[in-house]
Amino acid sequence: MQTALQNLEGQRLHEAIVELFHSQIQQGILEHGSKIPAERVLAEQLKVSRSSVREAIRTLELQGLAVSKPGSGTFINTQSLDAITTLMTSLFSSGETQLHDIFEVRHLLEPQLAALAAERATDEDIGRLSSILIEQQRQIMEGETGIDADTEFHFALATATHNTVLIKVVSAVEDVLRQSRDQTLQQPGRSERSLESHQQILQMIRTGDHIGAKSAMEHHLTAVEPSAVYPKAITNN
Amino acid sequence: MQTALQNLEGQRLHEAIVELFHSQIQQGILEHGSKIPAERVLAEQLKVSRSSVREAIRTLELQGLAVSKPGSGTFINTQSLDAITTLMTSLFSSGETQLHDIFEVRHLLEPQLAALAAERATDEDIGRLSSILIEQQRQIMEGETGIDADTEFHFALATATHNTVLIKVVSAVEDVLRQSRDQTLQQPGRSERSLESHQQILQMIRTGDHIGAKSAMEHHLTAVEPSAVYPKAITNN
DNA sequence: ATCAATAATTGGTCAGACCACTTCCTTGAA
DNA sequence: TTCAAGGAAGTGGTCTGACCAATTATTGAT
Repeated sequence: MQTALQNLEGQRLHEAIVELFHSQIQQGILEHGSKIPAERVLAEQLKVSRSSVREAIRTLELQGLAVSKPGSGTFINTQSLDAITTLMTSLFSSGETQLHDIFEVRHLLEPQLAALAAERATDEDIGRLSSILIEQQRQIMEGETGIDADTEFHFALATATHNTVLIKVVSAVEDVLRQSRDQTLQQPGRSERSLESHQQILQMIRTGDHIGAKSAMEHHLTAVEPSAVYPKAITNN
Repeated sequence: MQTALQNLEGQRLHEAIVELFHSQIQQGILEHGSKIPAERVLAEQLKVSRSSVREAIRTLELQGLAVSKPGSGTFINTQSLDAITTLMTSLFSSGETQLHDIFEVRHLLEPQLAALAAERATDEDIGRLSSILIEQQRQIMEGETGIDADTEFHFALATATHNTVLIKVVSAVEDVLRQSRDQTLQQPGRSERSLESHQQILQMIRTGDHIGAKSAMEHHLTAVEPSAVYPKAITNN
């Protein structure tokens, strides 16, 4: 039919099918509650095997975008947390999201996130945070930006709150942010300052000082925030 | 073999296989870089079909826990962010209700969201909020819970911040919450109290009082929060 | 010992089948 | 006419066996 399933360069077949559903959902062709064709029908329409269709549906299900009910069918779901974070990241990566908006959300979330972590972090959590900072220091000494360690630190902080919803929200935001963060961390001295404030935050968490952790995080965010002017030019790619 | 694949109660076969790998990874039997047996071998060992093995591997791959390379094999990966996420969430909340976690995130987000709305709401935003409250009042007078209007109010509040990222995050949390909120709002008097605090918040926004809006929202969340005791306080492992 | 040709292994896909469950419609009794 | 019982069709879940393309291991000639 019209479906195409184009550009198979290096891509697996079921992944192409997943992207087809993503675009149909984003275009509103498929909305919450929509029933998608039966696997056998879909296989015939797309001219692929039922196995490939099933693996694609498996993916959609894991992304929270579909729910399969034996005997009834498979239905689109866009109201789960997973579904929205999936669509969110796939939207952000394609469209232009204001860097400013993301940092505003971080300012809302992360200081309190640090406070929660200070109250609840286990020894294991603290150990994980420590090793991340050691890795960040190593990367910086080798001249790298330490951007991966930077992301990991905030993510590990979220896990230290032991709040699964918070983990998902933060990782979604961080994930989007990482793509557009390279430049801001490449300004001289900024990587070192980021590491310093990370260490301060970790120290507050070690001592269980949730107030100190909160303010340390606020200080950190202000330090790494893109300077005053918000260039809409996320000139990567 | 020793593998078991126990307790198939209502669970799909490939999901049981996924859990088996999860536990093996958590126990350290499988570590980063480990090569798992070939799909055909695995199917024979577990006494299942290769299809089920493949759907399980598909799941692991989407969770970031495995990487498949045609011709060589499938390898365990525990160093990606996704991998850590899934291991974490499968560790401490294996399926349990995240109601408490969701409200914690709301407590982090929404008071500051109300403050931002108070600073930035346009006349159009305020008009939208007003009509939502009128609708909520009508629903309550007719004996309904007004749950839809309740959700809409918080969503419109997010819209009033004019921060696209914040809108998406809040709507995600709200949508998930709505599903499990029906009963908690049916307790007598709770709907009325919810409406009252909504009106207070709106009044603060009208006058641009961001501090008042913030505290009014905190009061509101405490009022509608399920009085339930927290099931079991995150007893890790 | 080197290295090119060949065989075996492996993930990706395809085809067709059976089962358990759900949905819907026919059918027959009231 | 009404409606409940029963069966047929549809659907996801699983199984079996096969072929393809890419990778890896083996072989064999130099």
